[in-house]
Amino acid sequence: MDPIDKFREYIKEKGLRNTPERETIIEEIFCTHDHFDADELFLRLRNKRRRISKASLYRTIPLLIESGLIKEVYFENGHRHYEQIYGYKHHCHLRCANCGKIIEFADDEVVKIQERIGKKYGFVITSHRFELVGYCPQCAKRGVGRKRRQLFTKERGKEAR
Amino acid sequence: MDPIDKFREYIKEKGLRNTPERETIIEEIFCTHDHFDADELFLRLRNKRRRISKASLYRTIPLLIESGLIKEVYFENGHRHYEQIYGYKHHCHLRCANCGKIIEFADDEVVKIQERIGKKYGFVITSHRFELVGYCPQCAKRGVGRKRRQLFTKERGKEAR
DNA sequence: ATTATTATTGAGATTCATTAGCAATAATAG
DNA sequence: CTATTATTGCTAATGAATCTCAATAATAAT
Repeated sequence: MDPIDKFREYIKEKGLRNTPERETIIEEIFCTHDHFDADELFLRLRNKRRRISKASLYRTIPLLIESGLIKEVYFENGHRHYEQIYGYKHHCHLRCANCGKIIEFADDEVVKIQERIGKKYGFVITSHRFELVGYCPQCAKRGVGRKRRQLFTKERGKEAR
Repeated sequence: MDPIDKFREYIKEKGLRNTPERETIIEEIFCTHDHFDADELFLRLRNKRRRISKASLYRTIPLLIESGLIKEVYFENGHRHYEQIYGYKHHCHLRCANCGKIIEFADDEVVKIQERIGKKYGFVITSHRFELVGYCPQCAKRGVGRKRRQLFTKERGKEAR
């Protein structure tokens, strides 16, 4: 099923109303598999002359999460980052602490741990977040991270663009 | 070694200066094993008549992270949450999406996955974050989460206090 | 299709966590 | 003890995310 249809289903079930703005947002998110944040998404839309207000964008995000189209993947540089999950098999992230490169991986053991721990503590587990952080082959080779890494330093103004 | 001594070591190594404010902050953090956020910590200090400015507190947090005393555990309700890691064995978190209860658990498989994935992609892995989210026995029994869960709704004003 | 109801939009104001600027203070080296 | 300069505390600034409110538009009912 199309993400937009999936969303329509959710909207109907909840007694909400669908709008072109919301569908435009979904289209934009699903035209690539990249991770995104609110501001990036806003700019992507604006570059395509689709003027959606930031308020609407922020208001739509929780709906997309609840309908199972996207999820929040991590919080970094002072804001939330999301990725689509609808239509993609579940995966975890491996991230380079130096260059920011992200690799998606899947490992069957993760689910087994989840089941084991859930049973042990009597929890009904609905989701997990597993992120590995380290240095990618290139950055590790250059010896980055041995000396000084930048923690907590909010980079200003999206240099790489 | 005492957390404060550990911090002094770090300060010396970095050529920084130690201050009573910083030691007061460390003392307060390590007098209990509770998770905390910046504002909670500020209030705990104020209740004990230790007046540290918020600016200093925020400036100290990255130092505590870099020196290995604490780490950021999750981002929720619009702000960061931390926990001490120095002197405690590594663990992961199991969190109830309804009541917020947090259980710390350890599972040997987590490290094995980390090693396996690191080797597979040539990464030097330095840390991981593994969080399971679901419903605790009590909340699951009451059927919470089947109907409507509150996502993204920032609760105002720390009700439970 | 027309109308009534009310969810949604957009623009701007607001909130709140976090950071930055600056003058005064105090930690360290010499 | 003095000089250097990191650190503090205050306040202002920033920026993500939320809220307000009047105007608009999606749906249901006619």
